[in-house]
This record gives sequence, structure tokens and C-alpha cells, in this order.
Amino acid sequence: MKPTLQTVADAVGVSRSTVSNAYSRPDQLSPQLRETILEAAARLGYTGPHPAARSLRKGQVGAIGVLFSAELSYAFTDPYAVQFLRGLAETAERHNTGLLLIPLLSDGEAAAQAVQNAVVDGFCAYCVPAWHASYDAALARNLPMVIAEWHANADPGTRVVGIDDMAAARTAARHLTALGHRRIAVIAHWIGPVQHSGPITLARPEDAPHHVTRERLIGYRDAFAEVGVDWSEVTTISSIHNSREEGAAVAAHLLDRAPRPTAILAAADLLALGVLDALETRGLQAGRDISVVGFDDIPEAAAARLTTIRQPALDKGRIAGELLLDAERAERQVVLPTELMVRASTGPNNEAGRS
Amino acid sequence: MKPTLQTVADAVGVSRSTVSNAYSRPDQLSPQLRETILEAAARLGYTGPHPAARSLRKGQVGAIGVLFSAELSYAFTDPYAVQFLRGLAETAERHNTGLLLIPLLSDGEAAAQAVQNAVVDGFCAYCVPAWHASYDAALARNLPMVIAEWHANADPGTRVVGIDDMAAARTAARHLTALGHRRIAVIAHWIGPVQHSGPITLARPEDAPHHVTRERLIGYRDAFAEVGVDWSEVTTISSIHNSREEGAAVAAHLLDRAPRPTAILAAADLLALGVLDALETRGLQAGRDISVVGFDDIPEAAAARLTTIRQPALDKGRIAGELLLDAERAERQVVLPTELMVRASTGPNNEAGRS
DNA sequence: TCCAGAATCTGGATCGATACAGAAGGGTGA
DNA sequence: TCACCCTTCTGTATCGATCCAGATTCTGGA
Repeated sequence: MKPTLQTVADAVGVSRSTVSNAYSRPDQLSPQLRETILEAAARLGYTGPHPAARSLRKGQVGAIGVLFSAELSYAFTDPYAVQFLRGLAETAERHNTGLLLIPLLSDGEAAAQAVQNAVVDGFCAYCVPAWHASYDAALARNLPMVIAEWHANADPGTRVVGIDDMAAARTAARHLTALGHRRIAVIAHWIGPVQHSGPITLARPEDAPHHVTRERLIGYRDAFAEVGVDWSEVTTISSIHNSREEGAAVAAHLLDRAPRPTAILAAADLLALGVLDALETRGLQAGRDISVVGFDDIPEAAAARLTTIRQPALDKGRIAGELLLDAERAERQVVLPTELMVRASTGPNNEAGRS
Repeated sequence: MKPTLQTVADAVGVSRSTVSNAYSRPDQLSPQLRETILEAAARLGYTGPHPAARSLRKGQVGAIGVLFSAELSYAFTDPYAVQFLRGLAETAERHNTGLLLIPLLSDGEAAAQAVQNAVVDGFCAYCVPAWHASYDAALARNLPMVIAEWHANADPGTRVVGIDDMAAARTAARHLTALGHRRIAVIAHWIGPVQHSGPITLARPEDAPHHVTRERLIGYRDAFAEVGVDWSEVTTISSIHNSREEGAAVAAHLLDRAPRPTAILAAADLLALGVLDALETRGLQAGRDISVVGFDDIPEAAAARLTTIRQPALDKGRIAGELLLDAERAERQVVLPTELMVRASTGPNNEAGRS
């Protein structure tokens, strides 16, 4: 049988408490006794206090749970998500805390179970749809929890870090309208009530289920309204995953039928890069034939000369961690700045004079 | 105070066991009683069994610990590591298991602590140096553990998945010697006994402390020997981190002094890509002026037209997970295939006739 | 009507540690 | 010499669940 504290205590002839102290509070016993105990422990094959038992008693674990928007295996394909995670890891590391990546299974029951069973001190939700079982399950755990997306009217008690998605999206869209574009299409992740890949009609952006997508669509809509383009005239395309491949695939819906939009707004860089791929396949030039704007400014965006909105992914992760772990960090809500990065993928509308 | 099983039991007027069964073994009580219990639980704000307590009693957690070679925040910068993690996550997800990323702190004491306290069912070590405190601590935990690097003479009981690094490296080096290169330099991560960035002398590759690096250096050395180039003639450069930036930085030691090597072997693609950057800065052309070979075949390698060794990172992760979680998977040691991908970064030695 | 067997439910033992109050022994200053 | 404090160690209570053997009730067939 596996040795326990008691085993060692018996072997040395001291009490269980003393052995415990040898590990957790060395100042509570004489150095030579401690030495004896550790020696005996090594001899018996005792490897230190059982983590689960210790966590139970101390009411503290040393790990935080991370909830992702997609299956774990997808999370790592998105450079933006990886950056975020990196920032989070940086803070966690400083606090000697582990990160428990929790699979966000599509099976609600199992997902809730996974969250319920997570042995953690707190949660960090990264783009988890509010209706997802995991989200409720995490809230229900009643542990400290930080949400990595900005909510304008979040309860002042909840920890939130993010950007003003709506304003940033508005900036992106205004960039296009200022260039004279009016026939603009929008590609975003998960626009409608169900996951769907392809064109979709959404009467009001406010109805999009995914928080971040919703905010960005509203920003786009408002910018369009400023120049008299009604939302109903805008073609909206939904994607299931946030991937380059799918960006290219759904772009076909826009590029292979007339009239083509003169500009495309993608609510994520990966989708935008996919659109650029689709353009290249068709011999079209971004910025001249069709303007494309992304969102996030992942490293690849600069290489592809994609106009996009920069948001500080690394800082977001870092701060999310601090909001959970830095006890002295009093504030609970942090908004980070964004910036429009104008690159070669956007240019004036060439049809401007004609129509 | 936080409600427990007992709280709910008292409220409903049943025993603690029955409430426990309501959650964990629904078939052990009548549906209507279960309903009543869950209702009461919701009313009282009871959120289900306490994970630490449950883990303690059941002796099972539902998470595996992942040990990385570098600080967590660096791990995510290496696409190869990310791919591996993705594969691992895929398997974990299928088994409804979480991944606990454990910071591999440089402070040995703290690192060992982190491993000791990890509430997990097993460990997966990814390129953890064998001398690192975390490694011993993980072994000491006496839990199932898989090592994600191939060891030719590993104990048959230990779970191992990897590639034949030595043979693959030999193939990479032979490619260069076959092209007529003789003045070849080697860049690798952590060659000497201490972390160091820059040229370093290593009498025998066998002395390199890092297992993977050691294997690859031996492979290089053996291929050189086949054409009469002695290891002592080879310039070896060590890097601290496995990053593109550092690859470029240490390449300076080779490119800015005469005689320049005609070819460079980098033991990782990120380093090789850094070398390519350094070449470009100096107006040199890879494959013509200097040949460069990498290792790993990360996605960026193809884009940069880097000749390299492909190894299946995703599969490695996936299989590592299966070795831990698939009970019916009897084998314990898996070697994966590698392939030399010849691209534009290598070409014949132009000095061949001259010297 | 009676009883075996299934369906429900109970209670104490247990998982492996830490907290905390207090006991024992040793040292110090008045 | 005595009172007091400090260091070192002990023992019991507790963290919050699950396990398992057994008690109780229900069911259906002889």
C-alpha cells in the first residue's frame, strides 16, 4: 500500500502532525528531527503530502481552470488564443500556479461535469458563450472567475478584462466607408443561433448569440448606418470554426457571385487571412480589387499586410491572471486599448465613380 | 458557510449517502427523490460534490499534468510544442480529462513543489531535462507517466513516445555532406552543462546534458565522421531559448567571421528560421551562399522553404495521451517516423572545387 | 399468505492530510 | 529558586466527500 503521513510517523516514532510539519512548516520542528523524518520518508517511498488531501484540508489548490471557446484542440490553432494563454501562463507562473485546461465539450452534460470536477481555485473564461453549460457550471462553483471579454454593463463585482469590441469594430468599418466602400460583406464566427457555415440572415446584430461577435456586428452596423447603408443590405456570412481554411471556404459565397462586395469585414484575422487566400486563388488583389479588414492583429496579419484592429492579446491574458491571483489588485474591470493598423489589404473603392 | 452534502441531506431529511448518490449514482435512488434533492441543493446553493474531497476519496482526479521544457510562457511560442499540446489535448478531450500545465520553474525547489502539489492522475513530460527537479519530483509521485522523447534503452515498463532523433539527425547531416559540404556549423538548444548563448566547445556530443539535443548532436557527429570530418573541427553554438530571435542572434557568431561555414545544421526549426533571417539581413541567399537545415518541420518551415526533418508533432501528442489514458493500449513505447524534407535552403557546396 | 429477491435508503468507516490548542522541556532574568 | 516565555512536539477535530455492509420497504410468484 502507498505510504502516508502516518506510515512515516510510525516508522520514526513521532506524531503525524510532526511529519506534516516537516513538509509544510519546517520552522515548527528541529532541523535534525526534520532530517530524520525526510530520510525515513525517502526510505519508505513516501513522496510527500497527497495533493488532493492537502487541497481538501487547506481549501486551496494552486491551479486555475481555463475555459476555452472551442475544443481544446482548436484553441491552439488560433494564434490569438495562444497569445492570450501565454499571457495568462506568465502570471500563473509568477504565482506558482498551474493552469488546468478544461475541455469545452459540445455535450453539455459532460462539459458541466468537467467543470464541476475541476480541482481549481478559480476560473478564467475565454470567449465562452454565455449560454454554454460550462459557463453556468463555472459560475455555480462560486469561485473567483474572470471573464476575458469586455461587458459594458457587467456587474461591478465580476472580474472582466477585454477591449471595447463595439467601438473597435466601428473603427474598422469606418475605415472602409471612408474609403468609399458601400457594398460591404461581413464574415464572423457563429452569427446565428446555431453553428452554420455560409450566408445567414440576421435581422438585428443584437440577436447574435455570441457576445464578442454580437458586439463587433453592432459596431459594424452603426458605422454603416452613418453613411446610410442599412444593415439589411449587408451580406453576412457565418463560420463554424475560427480558421483560415473556413475563412477561405466561406469567402467563396462572396467572390463567386455578382455583384461582388467591394469590401469584406472579417471579425477575426484568421478568417480574414482565409479571405486573402481565396482572393489570391482567384487572381484578385486585396486592397485594389477588394478591400479586406480583419480583427485581432495576430503576427501573421502583419506578414500578410492585412489591415486589422490590434488588440493586446498578451496583456489581456496577463491581466486576466492578475485579476484572479494578485490579491492586492483592487480593480476588477480592465479595458484595454485597440488600434487600427492600416496595411495594404484596404484601398479606395474603385467602383466609386461608376455606380 | 458553504453548503455541503450534509447540509442538503439535513434539509431534505435523508442521509448524506443518498445525496451523494443523487449526484454520482442516479440509479441508486428513486427518480422523484433525486429530483427533490437536486431541487433542495439548488435552493441552498449547493453546487455539487467538492472536487478535492471527491478526488481524495475516489483516488482519481480526471486531469493529467503536463511538464514543459521551458517556462510556460515560452512553450506557447514554439509551434512545434503547440502542435504537440494540441495532439495531447485531443486525446484528453476524448477521455473527458483536463490538462494541468505545470510551470517548469527554474527555481528547483519551487518547481518540485509545483509537481508535488499537482492534483493529477498522471504526468506527461515534454522535453524535460532529466536532471531537472521537476522530473525527479514527477517520477517520485509514482503515477503513470509518459515521456515524449524516445529513449533507445528505456526500461520496458516506462511509457515513451518519440522519434529516433539520432537517425533523423544523421539523415539531415548526410544530406549536407552529400552536397559536398565539409565546413559545417551546428546550432542547438542547450549544448553545454549550463545555459549559454554563443559558441561553446563540447568534446563529445555524448556529454550534452539535454537528451534530445544529445541524440541529435551524436547523429550529426556520426554523419560527419562518415566523410572524414572530425567533431573537433565543427563549430558548435548553443542557444538558451528555442526562439527565432535567438537563432538569428547566435547566427552572427558564424556569419560575421571568416571562414564562414558553408552549411549550418540547426537542431530546431525556430533556430533555423532565425538563421535564415540573419542571412537575409546580410544579403546572403540560403541554399546558394550557405545551406541551412532545420529540424521539426513546423508550418513556417515550408513557407520559408527550409530543408528540414519532419516529425509528426500532432501524432506524438495524441499518442502520448493514449499511452496514459487508453487502458487497452497495451504497448508502452512508440517510435514515430521522420522524413527529410528537401527544400530551397540547401544546395551544393559552391566552394567545392576551390579549396 | 408468505417469502425470496430487487429496489431504496442508512450510517459508520475511511480517503490523507492540516489546524489548533495544549503539554513537555529548556532557558532566562529577577 | 521561581515564574515566565519560547521551542518543540502531540492529539483530537476537521476538511467533504465515497464505499460498503446491512436495514428497510416493495414486488411478484407460489
